[in-house]
Amino acid sequence: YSLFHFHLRAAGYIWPANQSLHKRGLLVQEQEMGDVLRAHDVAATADDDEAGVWPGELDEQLIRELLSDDSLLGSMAPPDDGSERHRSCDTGGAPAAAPCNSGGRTAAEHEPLPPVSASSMALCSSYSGPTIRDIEKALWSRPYTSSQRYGSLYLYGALGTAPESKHTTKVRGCGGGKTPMDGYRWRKYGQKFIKNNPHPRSYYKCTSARCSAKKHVEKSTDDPEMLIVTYEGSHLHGPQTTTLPRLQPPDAAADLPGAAGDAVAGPVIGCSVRPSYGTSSGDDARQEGNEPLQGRHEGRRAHGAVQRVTPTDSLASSLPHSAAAVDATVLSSSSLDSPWSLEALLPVERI
DNA sequence: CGGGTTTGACCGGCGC
DNA sequence: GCGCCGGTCAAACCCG
Repeated sequence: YSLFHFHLRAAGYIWPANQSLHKRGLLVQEQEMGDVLRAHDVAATADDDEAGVWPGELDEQLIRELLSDDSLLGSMAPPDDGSERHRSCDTGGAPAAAPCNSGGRTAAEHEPLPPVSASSMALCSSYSGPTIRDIEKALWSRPYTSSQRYGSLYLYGALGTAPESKHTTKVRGCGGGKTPMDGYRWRKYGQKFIKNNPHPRSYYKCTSARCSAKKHVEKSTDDPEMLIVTYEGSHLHGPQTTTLPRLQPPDAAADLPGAAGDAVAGPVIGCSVRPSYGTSSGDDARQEGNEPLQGRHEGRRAHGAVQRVTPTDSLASSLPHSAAAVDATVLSSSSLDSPWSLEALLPVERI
């Protein structure tokens, strides 16, 4: 995001606000790097339209230019061996790899890289997250309009008019059924076994007052690693990031003092690695092995241990499009030294 | 003590 | 009307 933003600013572009937003009298104002986009309800004027509209052709061209600029991030791109997907959050893989953010890169991917610019190095010296290819693939992974491409969840949230009020995505869990964070805080309010699924479905509400966003998460019957996340409603606020744990590999998070619990300025993305009350909690190891009480809530089905699904999920709630989710999270990510996982970020499958 | 989860109870929609 | 099922409520509980 920082690189994108930097170049957009350098090129004199105004951060895109899609036309529909302007038609609705909304104008996107950019803030300092690292801030999230905010949608402000302002009176629509002709000037607004002229200044803020992001022409589709320009949109396409600019992004292609940026994505094709290998001097920026291209050097970090791993060989496109077609296997870079489905690695980031796999469990039980690559013991030395950070399970949820570094993508479990192979040794080959860490071979000496061609020289890069000083600015790129400065920005990305510790970068081990998704490559420009990842972003490119993510952005083009499924059809959507250019206006949707830059529509952030923030904007949808501000509008309160997500194109779909309810949508389901399928994401890969981050080890042990963990789900990646999405920048929002969720409170679990129920769990229930659903017919024809041995795994319980967990119900979450957004913790923000007056926000009606909800989601429920359940493991796929086919692949327990896959989580079926259904979002309902729209957020009426921005990402709730102030108490989110900084994204770190579990080991690193455990080793770094305060790493998991420290507040961060911007949204973090990826898998939650530490459970914590008072934050957007992740899997809670203390529940491991507990047997759920078999009440009516669980459909009187005797089944295995309670599995708590990370309340912070992989996708931008109220966003029906994976690409929009990428926008919402990647573009609002303020620190490149916190590598994220597109694997964790993207829905693998839209249902 | 605040904020989170757990879980039995409750409710409404739907099919028969 | 009845039963099943999914979704929600709320008291109890947990934890930092």
